[in-house]
Amino acid sequence: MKIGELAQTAQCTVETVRYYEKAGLMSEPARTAGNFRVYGPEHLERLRLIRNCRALDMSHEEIHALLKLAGQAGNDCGAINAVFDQHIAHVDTRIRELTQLKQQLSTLRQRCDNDNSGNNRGDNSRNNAVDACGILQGLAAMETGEQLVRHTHLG
Amino acid sequence: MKIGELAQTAQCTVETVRYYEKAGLMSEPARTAGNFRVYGPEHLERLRLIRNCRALDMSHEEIHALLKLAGQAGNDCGAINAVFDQHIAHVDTRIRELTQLKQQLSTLRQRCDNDNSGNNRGDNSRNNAVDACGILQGLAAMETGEQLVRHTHLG
DNA sequence: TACACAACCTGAAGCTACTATAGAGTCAAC
DNA sequence: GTTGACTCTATAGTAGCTTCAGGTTGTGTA
Repeated sequence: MKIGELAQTAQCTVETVRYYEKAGLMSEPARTAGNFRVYGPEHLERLRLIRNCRALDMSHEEIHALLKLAGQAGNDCGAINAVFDQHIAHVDTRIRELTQLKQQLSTLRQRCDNDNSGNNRGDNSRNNAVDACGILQGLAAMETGEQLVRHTHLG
Repeated sequence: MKIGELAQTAQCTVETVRYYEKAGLMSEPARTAGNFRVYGPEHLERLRLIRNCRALDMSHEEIHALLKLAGQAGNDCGAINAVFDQHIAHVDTRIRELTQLKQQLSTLRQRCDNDNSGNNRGDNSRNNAVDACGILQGLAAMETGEQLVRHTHLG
């Protein structure tokens, strides 16, 4: 089959397939006399695997490692499990980070409503003036420092 | 103060500060006769605010909106709350996505141990051969399709 | 005054995982 | 022979920086 059919079957774009080839995840296929790429079922299987890994948010590096290990038929799958476990750990880390983040954000957000409920209008249906905004004040006062280091490839 | 001191005080690199200037988040500061950037306390305050927003994983676009709104002293802070609420929603979405992901990953991971426990060694302390690996089989069999669309700016 | 060295400057390239565009070539059907 | 769908390569753009090259400025010491 040609690249269009391959891409459609694997639910991705033609450009993505070509990109995977350049990135070394897909091997270079045979070509027709007119220089069109020709793929067999084994390419489809590999592309499906790659796409599924990506759907699980694995990085190209992780996928590359997995594919390499999968190709070594003699070995047992301990190393594959290790790659997988590490990825699960990444996801876990990121969930914890984001959960903590949400806590911070919610606390900040409440500052605005709380400040606001103390206004002399007797309700909190209206908002503060910008320079009295609890969120902005909170953002200015935060001491976060070096929290911006990425611990995983997950954004 | 010069850029090095500014960066150190705000706990970021000199390059980041210059990048924020080019990105339009920091305004262009005055220069010395020798073309060095000179910053005042107001620049530090703004940089701190930006870094804190980034620590909360806000995008440059969100930060830009926030800074613009913060500069309009006459307005109330309803619009600021809206930007913030939207960002909280982003974080929430991403947490849900990753939680679901982790579920899928854990299920896949168990397939290997389960398959393995059925081997005729009577334990699961050893691993399967690669071509019998439950993870790889699971990855090949998954039907994920179009799950790779990003719903937030959080990776 | 001379020199070393730290800090600064600009501009460009690199990172991830693609997406989009331009401009040209191939192929099947009519 | 011509239309139109498909393919090809190469290049640039996305976010949010980091790194590098090559040059200039400022400061401390001999």
